[in-house]
Amino acid sequence: MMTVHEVSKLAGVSIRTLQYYDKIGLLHPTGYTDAGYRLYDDADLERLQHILLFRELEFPLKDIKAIINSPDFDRGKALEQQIELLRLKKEHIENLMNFALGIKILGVKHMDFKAFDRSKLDEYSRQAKELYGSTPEYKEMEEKQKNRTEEDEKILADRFMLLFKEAGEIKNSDPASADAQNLVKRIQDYITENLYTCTNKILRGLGKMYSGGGDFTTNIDAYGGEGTAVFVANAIEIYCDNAG
Amino acid sequence: MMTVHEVSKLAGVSIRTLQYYDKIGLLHPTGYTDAGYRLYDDADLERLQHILLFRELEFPLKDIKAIINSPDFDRGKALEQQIELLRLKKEHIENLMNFALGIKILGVKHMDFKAFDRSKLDEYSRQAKELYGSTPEYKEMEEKQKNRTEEDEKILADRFMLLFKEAGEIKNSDPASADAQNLVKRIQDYITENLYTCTNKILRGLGKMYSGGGDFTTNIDAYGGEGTAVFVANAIEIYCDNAG
DNA sequence: TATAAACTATTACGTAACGTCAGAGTCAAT
DNA sequence: ATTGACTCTGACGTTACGTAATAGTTTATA
Repeated sequence: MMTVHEVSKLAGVSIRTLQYYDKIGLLHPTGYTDAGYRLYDDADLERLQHILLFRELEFPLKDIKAIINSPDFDRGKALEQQIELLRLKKEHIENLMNFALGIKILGVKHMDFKAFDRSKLDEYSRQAKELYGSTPEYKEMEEKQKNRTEEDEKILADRFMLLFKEAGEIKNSDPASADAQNLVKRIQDYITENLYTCTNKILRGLGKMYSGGGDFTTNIDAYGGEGTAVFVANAIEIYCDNAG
Repeated sequence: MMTVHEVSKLAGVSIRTLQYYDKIGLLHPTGYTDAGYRLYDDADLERLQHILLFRELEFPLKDIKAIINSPDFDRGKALEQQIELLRLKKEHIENLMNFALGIKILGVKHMDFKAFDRSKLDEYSRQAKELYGSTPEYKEMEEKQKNRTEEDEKILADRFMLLFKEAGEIKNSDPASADAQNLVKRIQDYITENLYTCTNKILRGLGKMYSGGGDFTTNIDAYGGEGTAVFVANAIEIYCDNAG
């Protein structure tokens, strides 16, 4: 059980924000002390993670609340949407970068505002919200394909983990070896095909998370045996350096 | 001279926003009709572009006003900062994507909020703001290196344009030729080295802008002769297709 | 030339997501 | 017992607009 102060520090949100989220019913702590002090547990933190992700995507808190409290709220689906939205946001930023380059270097004078267009982004987030406030008919339709996606998801995760199992088998060899490097490429490809374009830079970021000693490390090692995460991280480093 | 309606349509901001920006002195139109209707010219639109860029970067309007109205406001420098900030924002989003992947696929359970950390971004934008509200001493120091950067900038732009001059010379050859493809690579490298990491995806976006028929096209053709922009755009397409 | 249709202006009020006090109770340690 | 650190709950302020409401303006058409 954590106090507001601790959660605030850990998650990087202000105490006032936590109090506010409690007030509007977005994130109630699991308990209160006799004096009325808020006490948060791990499940609350998990909720907070989702809230913050949606917040980064500029969802109004009201909508976030509706989504998270929805009876058919599905973590996996939500994360998928979030990833897709992040992808769109990244694209938006890339457009802006090109736009800025245009007026800086090429001296574009006549007025072009296409780069500021957010319709794609807004369209998708509108859809994401609709999913959770929908009519019974719509829900039924959704329900059917939900099972499909749920299964798909398991398969998705399992196949990803298989890659780490493979890594475990060669974790004592050279991370620069052809086998290891090939595995890295397959990890990258797998992410790109199933989730989002995994550039070398992103891959490098992933590598750091793997070897960081946190839960990533633990989970990967659970599949491949101790040292797997660090081994993969090393292989990724080498891979990215060479691709450089 | 454009009316509010026209500017609103073109730039994708609401009329109310334009009226508001006028009211708070962020963007006064150059003129008014006898009836008090706002009239905007191209310079106003240019200002609006900068405003929108800063707004995308989450600068408060007050700060944007201070920056834009500053006597030592420097378009080029501002754009450079904006690009750097966009780069940081992109990185931030990539971190979030990896984070989302972590909890989705790897089942990271224990709580990690590092991905939400905005300190780097905030730090840089703080610095950017400081530049324009700084003490005389600081300003003097800045002034000295301003000349340097101003010169650098000219050189930067000139060298970039030289690439298009080169493109002009081969614009009647095959865009898939080794020469053309090599030129594309040099354009990409130039941007990456001097401005921001220009991935193939970004490059593809640039290509589209080049051939879009707008000012990009005009400006490039001014350096390489008619058809240069489209030629480069074609070469970029081929280049990116081959790179996968 | 009258008059509708479309545009614009200003004023006023509403909203979202907090930040910032202010006043008061709580807890841990000295 | 008191100090310092922490927490609570209002109440009000703020930013960047959206949303009417009311009124004047311009353009097109009958």
